[in-house]
Amino acid sequence: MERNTSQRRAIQRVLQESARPMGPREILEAARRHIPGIGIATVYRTLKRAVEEGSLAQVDLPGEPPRYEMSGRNHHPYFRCRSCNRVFGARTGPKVPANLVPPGFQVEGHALYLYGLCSDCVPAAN
Amino acid sequence: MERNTSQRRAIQRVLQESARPMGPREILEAARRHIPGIGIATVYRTLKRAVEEGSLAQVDLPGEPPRYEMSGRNHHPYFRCRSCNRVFGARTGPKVPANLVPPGFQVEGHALYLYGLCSDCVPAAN
DNA sequence: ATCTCTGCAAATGTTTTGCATCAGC
DNA sequence: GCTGATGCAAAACATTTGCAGAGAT
Repeated sequence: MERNTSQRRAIQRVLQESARPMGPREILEAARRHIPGIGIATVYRTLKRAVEEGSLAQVDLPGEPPRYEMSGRNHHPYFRCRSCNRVFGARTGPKVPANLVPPGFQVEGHALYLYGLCSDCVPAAN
Repeated sequence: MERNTSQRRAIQRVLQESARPMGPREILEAARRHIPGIGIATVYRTLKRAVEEGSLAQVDLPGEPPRYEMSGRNHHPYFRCRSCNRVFGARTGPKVPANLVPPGFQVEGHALYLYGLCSDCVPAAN
């Protein structure tokens, strides 16, 4: 049976309090503020389990290592800031593309990513 | 000055003859059919250089290691077959999404990926 | 002859795994 | 007290790099 350890609570709390998906290293460092001794292997193991079990969602962007967020926050499309590299959920209706893919191909789904500047990084604003 | 070695010719030829972007390992194995002794380090070095120099394009899909193709073939969107995992260029007009991203954000670009079954993998067809 | 490129092996960075110990139940 | 979870260190992978020798110009 699944055990409720302080490490898992710490990781869950970190992601609960984060407004955006985070990477394993980032999660480790944040979790260490609650549990200084926590190890990276535990973070990886916990993330993997939580994704399989469905409580966390893995967020993959092209050319980027995976990030993680609470499921239910799973946004689509995601927006990546070219300045700070942080990733945010965007919540835009996907507007599915025309099926003008190669003949004989069957489209079942799609993913859309946006790039630009987040509000913190827009130059003459904010 | 840049040298025209048999290894580079082999790698270029492999990608020239390929209808889809390929990964480093895949490229190595294909190139070995022309030059048995070629090493993986040479493949990585050659790909990196060619991308910087612009003759090859790096194709990144979410959660996937990079693939490479001749530039000019750079398709967008890309289509990935969920059965054989191969990636194909799709050549669909992007139909840019509405700018309903979070307020204060500046969208500069986007990327779209399609998933489904390629013509080789569609069940009762072909 | 020069100087870049290559192959090998070692280094790096990231993720996974084995194992003895720890701690939740 | 069981048994799953943890931390550490080692292993596994993918990619990069140092270096001496090979090959292109």
